[in-house]
Amino acid sequence: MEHNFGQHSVPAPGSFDKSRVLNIKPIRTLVPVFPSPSNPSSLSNPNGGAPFVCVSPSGPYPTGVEPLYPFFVSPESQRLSEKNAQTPGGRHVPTGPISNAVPINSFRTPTRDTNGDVGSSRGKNKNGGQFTEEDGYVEMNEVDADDGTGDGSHKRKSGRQGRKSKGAGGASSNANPEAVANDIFKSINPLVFDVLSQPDGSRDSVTYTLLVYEVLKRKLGQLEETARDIAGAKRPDLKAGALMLTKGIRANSKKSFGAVSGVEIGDIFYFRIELCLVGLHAPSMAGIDYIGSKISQEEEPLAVSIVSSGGYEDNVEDGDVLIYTGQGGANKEKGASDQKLERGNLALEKSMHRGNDIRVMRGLTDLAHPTGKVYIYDGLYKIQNTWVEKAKNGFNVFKYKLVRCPGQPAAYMIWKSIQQWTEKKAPRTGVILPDLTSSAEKIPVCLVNDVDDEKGPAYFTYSPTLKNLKPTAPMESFAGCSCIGGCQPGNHNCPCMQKNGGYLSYSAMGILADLKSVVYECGPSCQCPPTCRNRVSQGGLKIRLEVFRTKDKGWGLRSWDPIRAGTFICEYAGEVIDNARVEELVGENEDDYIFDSTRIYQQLDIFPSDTEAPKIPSPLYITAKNEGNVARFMNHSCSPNVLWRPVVRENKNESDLHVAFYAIRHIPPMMELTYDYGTVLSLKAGQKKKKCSCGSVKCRGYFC
DNA sequence: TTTGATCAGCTGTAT
DNA sequence: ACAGCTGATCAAATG
Repeated sequence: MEHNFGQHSVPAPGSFDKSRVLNIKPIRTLVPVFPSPSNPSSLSNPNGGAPFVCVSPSGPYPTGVEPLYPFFVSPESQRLSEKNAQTPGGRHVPTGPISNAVPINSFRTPTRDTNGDVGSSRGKNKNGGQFTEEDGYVEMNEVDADDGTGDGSHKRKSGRQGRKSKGAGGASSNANPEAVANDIFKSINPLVFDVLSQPDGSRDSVTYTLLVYEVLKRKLGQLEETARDIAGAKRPDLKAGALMLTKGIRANSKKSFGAVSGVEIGDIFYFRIELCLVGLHAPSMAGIDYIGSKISQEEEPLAVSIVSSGGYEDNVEDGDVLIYTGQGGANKEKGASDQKLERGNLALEKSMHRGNDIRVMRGLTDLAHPTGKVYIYDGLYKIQNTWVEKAKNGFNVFKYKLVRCPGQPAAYMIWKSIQQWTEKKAPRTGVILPDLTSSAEKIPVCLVNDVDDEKGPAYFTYSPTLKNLKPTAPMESFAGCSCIGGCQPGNHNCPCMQKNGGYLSYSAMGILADLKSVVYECGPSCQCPPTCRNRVSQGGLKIRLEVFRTKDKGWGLRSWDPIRAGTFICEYAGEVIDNARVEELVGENEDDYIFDSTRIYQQLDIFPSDTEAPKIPSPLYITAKNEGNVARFMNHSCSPNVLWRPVVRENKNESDLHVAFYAIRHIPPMMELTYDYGTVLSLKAGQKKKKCSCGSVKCRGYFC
């Protein structure tokens, strides 16, 4: 960690160590209490099935329920966290009692309705019978989700945990989003909560938080399409965020200056609420986050972070400088006015004098989806200057000049470089081949080496598709759908959608909606057009990829474009072979490019039911040794950012099974794409384990 | 739309 | 008088 403030920093004699002072704030509101689970009866489900018993800490508690927080810290994990707090040098970092934490002021306590409200609100929603029908679809999907575990532990607890909302006549107490959230939360590996409950965030806590958020948001998005009248489903992103915050599934809930543990410079985000969930920037919309704002007191408000949405950008082409416009002066009803030196503006002003670091998020329009934005965490800046300016509308606005602290890894600069390459203003250095695919793909994939003298990978034929020379008959005959205009959400008659549990596999943006083990796409026997939303993996490459020379892993794959979690990246092309041929190739030591669906792997350790290999109609082996696409260059990692899913395309006459790769999380440009190769159940004759050099903390040491 | 900051008002306790 | 909590209001601008 480069910006290690606090405990270790020794102030120079006579100097005033500001960071030391800035890092500590008095408690202003409720601090979470983490009872030890020493009394097992206090858990409503000892197996960790229901970690979220939500009770107001002040009571009263229903019978059998004791004051519990959403997650607990077991004595073991507490010891673990203390151990983990040892620095590599062996120095012990005191983790400190939890009461030293500075919770974000509005850290909310989970609530639970204890009165008889439940029945009435449900009854209200059920009238008319329409809800019952939708409810049926929810149930169907739950059955599907339960598929992995097989046991009946996922019984839905009909929504008791409605967040009280003012007004709206209780309409928002509709159980569905909460019920969906509870089901997802319940399926989370309990160990995750140990990680999340540690006062100091970690990379894992950030990763887990964002992963749960993704799963929940996409599920709510699916719901919204089929049942638009569900309260809170209009904005699945906000609803998912709100549910996470209420349940305390977040990282770094205390607001602090400087670096945020577990968040790395260059990390990208697609929703403002994500910044809140990981502790980068608390306000869901406002651009300036600050603390301590008692104006009249001697205590000064100080800014901790800003989000530059790019709207005001004053064309400073230097990527290390940002001109930021203050907030306010744009009231919708009262019209425009001068900005005032208060709130965020005042905090920035004070921060300039104090010289504290400001976290900066750069917002850009997402080129893949121009309606959306992508936010880049660009590290720490200092405010160098401020002035007042007349805006175009004639009113005064505050301007702040921020300069990036030196010595930080490039983040926003990478984006600027790529933009230059795209606009041909600057050449990509080290290009060996401008298009590795020889136009076999719709967009070029360049081959780059700016590391050593290697001139390129061994010869192979680029083929964007999967070749199955001996196709077998499908396990069940299927006629396909007849959605002439493309499959539409809510069409209960579409057989392809029914196969996916009543929903479309992909969102309107082409994001994989569900982590279920098999994706059923439309195929040759369907009547929908190639543009159908349920054919995402058939459209070829959409992301600008490059094959590049890694430092120690041969050739690898990465992207010029940012990749949003759930995005389809590519399929594994090559030649389908049978088990006998696999054994032959292994014997000849020619198994480097074999994709083997029967390997055991752990795709997402956050959902225990997901640790098994996906259930595939039949084992699938693909060799890309002589013929293949970009996927053959993707390296293994024990902490991957990409996963694969079996994709079945509807085809009457033959089995049409493919392997498709999707982003697990948001992947910044130029970050290597990796997936977990998994491990074979038993080594074949002549097969040996390959040493892994992924460098991850969780590295297993080998793969094969 | 939601969140977080702020303010006004309330309550019980200490002075 | 004061701390601490609760509910109402406000500002911010997202997707």
